Amino acid sequence: MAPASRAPRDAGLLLRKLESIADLSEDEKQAITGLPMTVRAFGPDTDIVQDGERPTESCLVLDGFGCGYKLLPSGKRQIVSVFVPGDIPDLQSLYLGALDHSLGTLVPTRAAFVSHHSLRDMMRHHPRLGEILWRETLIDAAILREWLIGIGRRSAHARIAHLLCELRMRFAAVGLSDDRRYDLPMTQAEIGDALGLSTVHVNRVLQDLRAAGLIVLHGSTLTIPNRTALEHAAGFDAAYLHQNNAERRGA
Amino acid sequence: MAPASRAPRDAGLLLRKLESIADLSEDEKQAITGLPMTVRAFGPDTDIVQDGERPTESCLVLDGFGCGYKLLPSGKRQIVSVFVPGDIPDLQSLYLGALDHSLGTLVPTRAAFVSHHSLRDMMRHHPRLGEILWRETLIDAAILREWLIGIGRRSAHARIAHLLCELRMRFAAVGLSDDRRYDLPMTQAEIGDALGLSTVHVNRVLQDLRAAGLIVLHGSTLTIPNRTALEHAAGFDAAYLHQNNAERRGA
DNA sequence: CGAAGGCTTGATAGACCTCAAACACAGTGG
DNA sequence: CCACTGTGTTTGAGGTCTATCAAGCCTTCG
Repeated sequence: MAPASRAPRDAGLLLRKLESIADLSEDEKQAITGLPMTVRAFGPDTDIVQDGERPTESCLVLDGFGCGYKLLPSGKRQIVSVFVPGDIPDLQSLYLGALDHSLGTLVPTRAAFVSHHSLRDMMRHHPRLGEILWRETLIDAAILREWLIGIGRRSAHARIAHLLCELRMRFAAVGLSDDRRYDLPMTQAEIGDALGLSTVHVNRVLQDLRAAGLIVLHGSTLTIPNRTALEHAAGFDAAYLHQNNAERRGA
Repeated sequence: MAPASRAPRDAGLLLRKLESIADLSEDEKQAITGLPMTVRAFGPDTDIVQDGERPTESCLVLDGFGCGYKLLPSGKRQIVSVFVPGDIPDLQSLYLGALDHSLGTLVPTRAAFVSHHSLRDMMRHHPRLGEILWRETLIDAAILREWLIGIGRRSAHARIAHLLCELRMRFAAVGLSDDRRYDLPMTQAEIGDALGLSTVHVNRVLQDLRAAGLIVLHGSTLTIPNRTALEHAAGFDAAYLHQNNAERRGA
């Protein structure tokens, strides 16, 4: 790892992310590329920060895939969020003190860490960047709401289809998927932990979806032959991702 | 309704709310009490703002009780949040454009509306107030996570007990409950919509909880004879409400 | 007094879980 | 090269939680 040499490139990812939300001035861009970052690499199934910790820095995911989760006394696990490259999964620690859940990788992942101090400093001088980060946390909450709706009121079939649609969309936004294919980075057990289902049931529902021709699964490569059909089965409406602002404005 | 005469008192509630999070300077207090607000009253089961709207103002709940919810094509409803006096349920619209769910009352409710413009203006001059509001939205997200965990991995009994614990805590924070008693403002159907359960099952579980002596329900008055017992049954840990900062700091 | 909404009860069905075991595949080491 | 291990997937059987349908009851309120 050579953090120093990587920092500029990594800030570029953050830059691209924030620019997809709003246009940035030169000043603001420089403030971002000037942020002191250190890159750390994590193996698969490794905690990045743990429930109860009080982090003094937040991280930007550079590559890989991971999730936020909480372990219950019963030993069960609930995954409450997933993060893809470009996401900033623990922004909440900036203002909330102790973390109320853990953050861990699911596959090997690299992340760039920025101290809360630097972030606060940046936002003090560039309030609009603060607003953009705030907006990020609001989108995370919107995704959370959609998950809640799914677990509360959708069938297992729709829930799984919905997750697959969401992942496709989020991967596509960072160039990790075309319209119909991506690498599914979760095991069936992990899908179950995210959707409140047992591994066995996830397996059976996936088989149903395959039999219905809604998905094709070769190894970890997921193909969606008919996107509309899958989204229909899922009751998927991408509005909650609040993702299209850049395109809508014609970027 | 005489908005003009009510405004000062209503700003007081907001003031108390924000002061429970952080100490405020005289300047900041004046900025808050100076916010132009208009008060509106709503009957029970009335929408305040609807899914898809683009509000230009946010509201502060003065009294009453309501929820955020979304209707599914199937006709089912999922309640994704509840709000009590002092809450600011649609702060997200400040930065997220179109609302991705509806906000409605469950009982008669009064709310004070402040334009996004005024809020942005206030935050521009008092960045720390913006941080406090940001923090509010982060707490809402933390509550959402806990709901997700409940619906995903807790039994119906624990889920219902958990909701009752959360409501007790949140009502107590605004003086609407002592340690053991409060007015439950939700019907059994609404509890079901919040927790992803059918009305019938909610009814049966409530009977179980009563039979177990964990709760006493006379009309809409809920009494909790043994708080520890109920919280244990619920797997309730209040940390996620991030509510104790004021007390911890000795306020 | 009738109507409406909420609560309660019974019966039945289905979605999903748990337990248990077998299978497939990749990586490891002898 | 081949057992060997570990992780992930698949299958089967049985059980339970929770939903659905349908009806009756109670309280409130006009």
